[in-house]
Amino acid sequence: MNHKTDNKKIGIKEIAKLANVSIATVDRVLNNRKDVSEKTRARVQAIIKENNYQPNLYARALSVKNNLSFAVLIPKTSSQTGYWDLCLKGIKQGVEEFSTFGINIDIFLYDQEDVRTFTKMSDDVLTRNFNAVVIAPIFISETTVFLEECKKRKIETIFVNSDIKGSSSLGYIGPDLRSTGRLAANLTSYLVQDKSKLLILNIARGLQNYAYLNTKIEGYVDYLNAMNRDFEIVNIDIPSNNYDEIAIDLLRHVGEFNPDLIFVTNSRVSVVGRFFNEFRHIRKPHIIGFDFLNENVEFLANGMIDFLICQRPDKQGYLALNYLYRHFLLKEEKENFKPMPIDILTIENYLFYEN
Amino acid sequence: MNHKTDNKKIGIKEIAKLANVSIATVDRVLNNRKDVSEKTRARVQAIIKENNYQPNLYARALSVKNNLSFAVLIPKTSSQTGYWDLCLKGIKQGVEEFSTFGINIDIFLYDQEDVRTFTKMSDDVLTRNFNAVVIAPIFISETTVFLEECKKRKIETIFVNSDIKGSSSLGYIGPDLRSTGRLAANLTSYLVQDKSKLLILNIARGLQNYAYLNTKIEGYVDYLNAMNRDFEIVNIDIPSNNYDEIAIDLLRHVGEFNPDLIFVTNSRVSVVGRFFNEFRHIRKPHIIGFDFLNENVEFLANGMIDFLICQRPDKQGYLALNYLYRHFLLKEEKENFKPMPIDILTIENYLFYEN
DNA sequence: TTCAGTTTCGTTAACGTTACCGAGTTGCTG
DNA sequence: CAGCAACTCGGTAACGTTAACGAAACTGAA
Repeated sequence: MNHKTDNKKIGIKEIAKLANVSIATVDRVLNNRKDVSEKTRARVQAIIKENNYQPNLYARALSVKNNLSFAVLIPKTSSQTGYWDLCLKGIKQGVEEFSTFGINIDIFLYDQEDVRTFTKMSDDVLTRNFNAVVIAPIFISETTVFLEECKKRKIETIFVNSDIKGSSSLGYIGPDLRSTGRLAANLTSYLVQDKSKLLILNIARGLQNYAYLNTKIEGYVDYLNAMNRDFEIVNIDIPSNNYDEIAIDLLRHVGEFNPDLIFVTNSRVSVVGRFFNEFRHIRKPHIIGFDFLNENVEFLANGMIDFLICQRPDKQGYLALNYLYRHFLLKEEKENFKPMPIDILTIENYLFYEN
Repeated sequence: MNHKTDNKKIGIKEIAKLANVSIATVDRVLNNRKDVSEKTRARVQAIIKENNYQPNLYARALSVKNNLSFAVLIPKTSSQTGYWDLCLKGIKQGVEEFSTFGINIDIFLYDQEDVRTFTKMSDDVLTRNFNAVVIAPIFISETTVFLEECKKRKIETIFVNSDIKGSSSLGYIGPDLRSTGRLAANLTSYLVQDKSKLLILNIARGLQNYAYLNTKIEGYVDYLNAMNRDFEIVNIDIPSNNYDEIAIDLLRHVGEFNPDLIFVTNSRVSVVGRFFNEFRHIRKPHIIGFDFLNENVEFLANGMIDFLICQRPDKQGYLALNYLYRHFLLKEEKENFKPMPIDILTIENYLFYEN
C-alpha cells in the first residue's frame, strides 16, 4: 500500500524549451497577454496542459513588485460591543501578511451610529487611488451611492458582514444570514418544550440601520412555525446601547412575558447574560446569541448563555483581503468564494475555538 | 480615524548595509549558523531587532532546494467508514502544496485490523531515509517500539488522530478526546429530560485497538454524573463491522433498554441511523455521533442524527504536514500547536462546513 | 619570521517568475 | 521599393534568500 508521489514540478523554463520559445513567450501565454501569435500560443498552451504545469506562486509573489493598495471601510468598535474589533483583528493580520508583497492597506473606521462619518470616510476613500475597497455595508443607500462611484473609477468592491445582493463587484464574504437564523431556531427546538414562550430581542441603538437582522429573524421564525409545536413568539426591539436603559426594558418585557428562551439577534447577548446574573430572583430562560466576544464567552463559561452562534468576524476580515490578494496577485478565478461556516459554541467547546 | 500602515518591509540587504557587513553574514546570524564572531553577531542582531526585520518566507522557500522527505503512516480506509479517507484527503492536499518546495511525501497505509501490517509498514519506513514521519498511533505498544527506532535515527515524529502522551518528538495534532466526550454530554443534557436512559455505543471490529475511545467515554460519563440528573447510562460494545451483525445486537439492546438517546463514540453512527431508518416501528431515540462523513451527513440531513461532533480529520492530516513544513523550512519555533477546534454540526449548518 | 590551521567574512550563482527593452518580422501605404 | 507601423518574440535584470566557494584576517607554534 505504498503510495509514491514523484511529481516533479515543471517550470516555465522547461515549458519554454519544450515549446522551443523563450520564457518570455511562455509568460505571455500564461498571463494571456498580447504580443504572441495564435499559432505559438496554441502550441505553448498544449504543452502547458500536457505537462500539467502549475505556476510557482511564491516565485510569482516574489517577482511582482506591484503597488497595490486596498482600503477597508468598516465601523469602528463601539463601547457596547467588541464585534468590530474582531473584524479589525483579522484585517490587521491581513495587512501584516500582505505587506510582504508591497500591498498597502488603509483602514477607515466610521461610526455606525452616525451616517455622516460614513459619507465622509467614503469620500476620503475616493480622493485616493485604491485598487479595491472592503466595505461593511451598514448604511444601505449611502453605500449604494458609493458603489456607483467606485464602479465609475474601476475600483473593485467586496462586502463583509452583510450583503447588498449583487451590488459589489467581487461579491460577499460572510455567513448566510437566513441560515444563521434557522440554526438558532434549530437549537431552540432542542432547548424548550412544546408551547414554550420565545422572546426575540433586537438590541442596539439605531436599529433602523440593521436591516439585515430581519433576515435572521425570518429564518428563525419560519423554521419554528414549520415545526407546529405551538410556540408563542414575541419580537422586541430595544433601541439602546446603555445597560441601565436596556435593563429597564428587559425587566418589563421579561416580567410580562416570562419567556422560556431568549434569542438575541446580535452580539449584544452579554447584556442579557448580565441582566439575569444580577436579577437572580427572576427565572432564567435559556439564552442563545451571537459572536465570540470576550464578554459573551464569559457568560457562556458560567452557564448563563447556552449557545453562541459564531460567524468568525476576524476570519471574514482576513478572507476579504485574502480574496483581493488572490484576485490581483495570483489571478485566481475561483468560483465566488465558499460561504463562511456557521459555528456553534457551548460551554464545552469554546476553549478550542479560534484557529 | 484614518489608520495608515506604511511599514515598508526591510530586507536582508538593507540590514547588511546598516550593519556594514555582507548579506551572507546577515544570513548566518539569522539562521544562527557558525562562522561569525560574537561581536558582529550581536551588532547584526541588534539591528535586526531594531528594524523589526521579518524574513520573506516566500523568497526563502524559493531559494532553498531541500530534499526533505516525509512519511505518513496511517490506517487505510475500511469498508465500514470513510474516516481515514478524509484524513488522507488532507494529506494529499499537503502533498500537492508542498511538492512545490521539493518536499517528497510517501504515504503508508496499514490495516487497522491487522497489527502485522503496521509492523511491516513501520519497518519499511525505517529502511528509507525520511526526515520525519506522521503517525496515527492505533497500536500503542508497536508504535512505541517504532518511536524508539525513530529517535535513534533522529527522525522527527508527530501524531495525528490520537495521542500517546509525550512520546512523539513533535507532539500531537488532533482534538482533545476528553473534551469531545464532555461536549457530547453537554449536548445530551439539552436533548433529554431528567431520568432519561442513555446508551453509549462502541461499534468496531477489534475494539481492543481503540483504547482512546475510553477517554471520550470517561469525559461523557463524568460530565453527566456531575449533573445529578439521575440518568441511567449503559455502555455497550458491538465489536463488528458488519451491518447485519450490528443490527442484530442493536435490536436486542435497544429492545431491552429502550434508550432516549444513543451516543455513538466514533464515526460509525451512520449504522445506527440506518438501523432506525429501517425499523420504523421502534421508537427513535436522539442520536449523537462523530465525524463529517457522507454517510453520516445523510442521516443528519434527514433528521435521524441530531448532532455530529466533528474533529476535521482532513484538516488534521494537512496540519500535520504543514507543521513539518514550517518546522523544517520556515524554522518557526511556535509553541506546540493549538488544539484542534471541536465543531458541532446540525441539520442547519452542515451545508456550510468545510472551509 | 614563517607558515599552516582556524576563524571570520564577502562574492556570487542559483530558485521561478515578471516586465522592461529592444530586435526581428510582417503588412500596408505612397 | 522605401518607409513605417503593428505584430512577435528573445534577452535579461530584478524580487529576497540560501549556500557553495574562496579570500582575508587572525592564531599559535616552530
